[in-house]
Amino acid sequence: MPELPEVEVVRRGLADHVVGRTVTAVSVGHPRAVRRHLPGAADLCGRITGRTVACAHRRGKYLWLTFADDPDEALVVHLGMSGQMLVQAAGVPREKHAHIVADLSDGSQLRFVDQRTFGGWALAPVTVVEGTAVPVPVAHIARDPLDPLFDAEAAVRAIRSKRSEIKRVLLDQTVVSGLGNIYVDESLWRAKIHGNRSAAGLSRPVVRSLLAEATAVMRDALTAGGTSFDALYVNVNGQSGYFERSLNAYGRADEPCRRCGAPMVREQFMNRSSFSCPRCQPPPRR
DNA sequence: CCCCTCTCCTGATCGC
DNA sequence: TGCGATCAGGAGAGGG
Repeated sequence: MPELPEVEVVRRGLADHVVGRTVTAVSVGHPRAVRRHLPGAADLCGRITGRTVACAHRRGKYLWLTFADDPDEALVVHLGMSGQMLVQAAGVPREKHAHIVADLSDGSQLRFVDQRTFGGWALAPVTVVEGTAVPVPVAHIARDPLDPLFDAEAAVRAIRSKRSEIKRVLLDQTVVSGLGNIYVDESLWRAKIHGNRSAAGLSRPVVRSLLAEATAVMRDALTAGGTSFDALYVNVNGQSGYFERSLNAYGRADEPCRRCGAPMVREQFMNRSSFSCPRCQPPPRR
């Protein structure tokens, strides 16, 4: 389940193995993978073919490639739940869920593989938001904590302005981007905050420390190469991440809290699983 | 405008 | 052995 660290690992892989190559052909095997490109698959293939990749960008969980001939258009990639960007030799058998395959000028192929088809590719114009060029589909996404221009105090204000539970707010990509269910639970555990507490009810110092923990957990995960739970997530070369051994909250129901030893609990929240320590992270009174 | 629920999808796993 | 139910969750549409 790719969140910011995993997506950044993919971006680096694209920077190393795709930037500088020219797309010589593209084929789309599953129309759902390009559903956000409204003019359709043929249009997307036609407009990418012949172009040279200039740069690989990321904000939060969104990736985009820009091309050497036109900085005002980008290929926006979202990995969704299970998307992979694989660079393979052309002779390697096509994966079962390889929905888009782009032939590159060095003889390799860039393949978009996505079992659950929540992700996809789309071409979009680039616009400028707060001094930074981003594709239009990314314009509403907030800066992530690893962005050099991330404004932590502005993020603290944005979080505390929400009349909703803190976990819901952290998952809202328009407030702070990059966090998904796993790293939100890890951040809340590190900061000793229950996800059902009101965002507006948290003090400024508490929200500051929560943001600092979120930043730290994502940096740590990035250092370790991204989290992986199964073969659904692999980086651009097909290598799995290995950060899962370091998780303190996610997936640890009934196991002892690594801080206090109390059995961790699993609760349902927003139709998803939440993991927390009942002692370190007391739930709010209702 | 803000908040929240629902829906899309496939494969692994479990109980009967 | 087979089959239906359940679970995994990012993000946008649409409802209140």
